[in-house]
Amino acid sequence: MFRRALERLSADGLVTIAPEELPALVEQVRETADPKHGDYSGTMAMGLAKRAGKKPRDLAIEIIRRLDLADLFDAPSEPVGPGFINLRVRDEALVRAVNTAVRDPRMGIAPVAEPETIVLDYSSPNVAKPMHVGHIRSTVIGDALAKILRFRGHTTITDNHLGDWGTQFGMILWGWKHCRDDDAFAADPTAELGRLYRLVRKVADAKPEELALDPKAATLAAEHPEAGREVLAETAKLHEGDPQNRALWERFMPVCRAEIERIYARLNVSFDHTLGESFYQPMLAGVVDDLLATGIARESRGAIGVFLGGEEAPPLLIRKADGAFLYATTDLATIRWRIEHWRPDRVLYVVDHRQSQHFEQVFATARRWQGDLGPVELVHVAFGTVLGDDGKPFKTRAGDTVGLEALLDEGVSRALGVVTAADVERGTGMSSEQRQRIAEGVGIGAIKYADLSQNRTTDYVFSFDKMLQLTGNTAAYMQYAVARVEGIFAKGGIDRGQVRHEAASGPLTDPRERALAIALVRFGEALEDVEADYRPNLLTSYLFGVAGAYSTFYDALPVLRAEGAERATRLALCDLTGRSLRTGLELLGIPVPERM
RNA sequence: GCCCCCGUAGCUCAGUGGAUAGAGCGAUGGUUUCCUAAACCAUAGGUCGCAGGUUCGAUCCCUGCCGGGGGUACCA
Repeated sequence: MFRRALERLSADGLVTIAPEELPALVEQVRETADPKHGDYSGTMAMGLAKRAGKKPRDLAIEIIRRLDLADLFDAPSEPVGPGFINLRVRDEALVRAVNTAVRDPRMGIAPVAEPETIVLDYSSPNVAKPMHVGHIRSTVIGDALAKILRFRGHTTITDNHLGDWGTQFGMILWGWKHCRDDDAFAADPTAELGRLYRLVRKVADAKPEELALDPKAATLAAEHPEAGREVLAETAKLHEGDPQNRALWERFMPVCRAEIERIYARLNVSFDHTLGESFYQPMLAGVVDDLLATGIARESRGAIGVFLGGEEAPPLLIRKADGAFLYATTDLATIRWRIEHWRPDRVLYVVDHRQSQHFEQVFATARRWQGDLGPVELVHVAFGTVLGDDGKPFKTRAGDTVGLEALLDEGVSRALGVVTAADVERGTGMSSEQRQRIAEGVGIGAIKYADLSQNRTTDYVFSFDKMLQLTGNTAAYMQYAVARVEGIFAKGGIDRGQVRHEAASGPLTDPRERALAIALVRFGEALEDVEADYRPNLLTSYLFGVAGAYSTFYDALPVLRAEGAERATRLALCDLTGRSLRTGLELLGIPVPERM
């Protein structure tokens, strides 16, 4: 619309606009911040005025004259302020859009025109370590992105690239050989392996300030001053195929897997594939040979690395002087394997931003190495670190990170308290199973939402209370809005199929109806924005806007007690709100209870 | 040293080359004969780290500085 107006403007000789400039100029049409300026606003007149040798206002008038608004927008009478062209969606057009959405199972959201195959690599915990609050970001963000991209129409392949072959196993092996507790392992193997990992990590790191807080670790560290080196040796032996270490690894793996699977089940997160580092282990030697043969890598100081930035920049090492491979080697092998087997257009790595340099190097190496395998886009979807109150990466005072399960338990337990209180107060008579099920959805949802609603690129300060909050901008707010929608249909004995068939007959008489309708028809835009920058928080803030518009609407306007066209319109808005919020929450991996 | 990220309300964080910079929590006041008050409405609270520059317009882009964090050859 604006595009054609600008083309005509150029054709009419008022200002010369090159075709390649058009997209950027059309981008200058955006949603208004304040409804009093209409729904959309174009600002290009101000920027073009100088070139046109006209006043911005006059140029805006020329643009308005050339706008072909069809029947979508009310005609703007004249520019506002220095040259804003403000457009208001015509009520009839808005009602039409709402009705299209109401009648469509996808709520009027068209799938992408050119679907791609997208591999998503997320969660990827080190299985020997207990999962802690820092692991939740990758898991939750990756799961949400996968669901959103799939809904958009892409083919997605999710892969949990487990850390099951690294130094952390060396730590457990060393711990097993030096300080295991057989009874504890028999009773609870997971807990014992977790204990060994935490203990040995301290011993191997041998940081005085940590040892000062842990006498047991201090004693061991004193007895084994070479522990750090010995841990690496255990790792190397595992990699070389040492029978004893290999047997222990085989024994530990199921235990570690069971541990993380329990948490995934709780989070309702699953993967199409779980190909850990160990899966690629047989290919690593080949990767190094290949890179050497092609001249991409070379030997240096006994190690083998890829020198991307000349001699000064640190190289990407793919084989250590002792012959062991590194995670860069595995990552390169993984890239090649995925390209060969899955033929993806894009591969997304949802990983902490501290690894951005690593990925830059790996991607650069991969591009050189796999140059003839076609244009695959490798993207590091980085996210910020979870910090403690002190602004440092999150730790408790004892130096151990907070366990993920404890967080989930606390979330559900707090939610149960609220559910129970509300049930008692309202006298709705829920069974304890119902309460528990709702609390599970609300509690876990709160934790996921707290992470998803944050801009993924920034670090954030972990707060137990904030993470588990159930009022304000939280998952519970959206879940509650859905429950109120469901409440209306249940109470009124309304057939939703009928509502969708009848749809809205308009007009939108109340500004609160209009605000809700405008919000609802923008769902597709929100999902588009999420994909553009891989930012789920754009969806959470969209949903918060919808739920807020609905809460205002709900509070002020009766639905069941309304009559005729008004009632039909409001029911349609309720139906669409409920489905939009439900779909949105499900795309974020957040459960949606029928009632609360 | 070099590279990357961050600095926005009391706290935690959104946000944008455009109009009066927002939300949640916290604070203060109000709303329930009415579809779920986990809600709604209102008020207070800001030198968008500092200084220059580009621009019709900068919190946003550029440069410098200050402050915080991260990475930086054989951990992942």
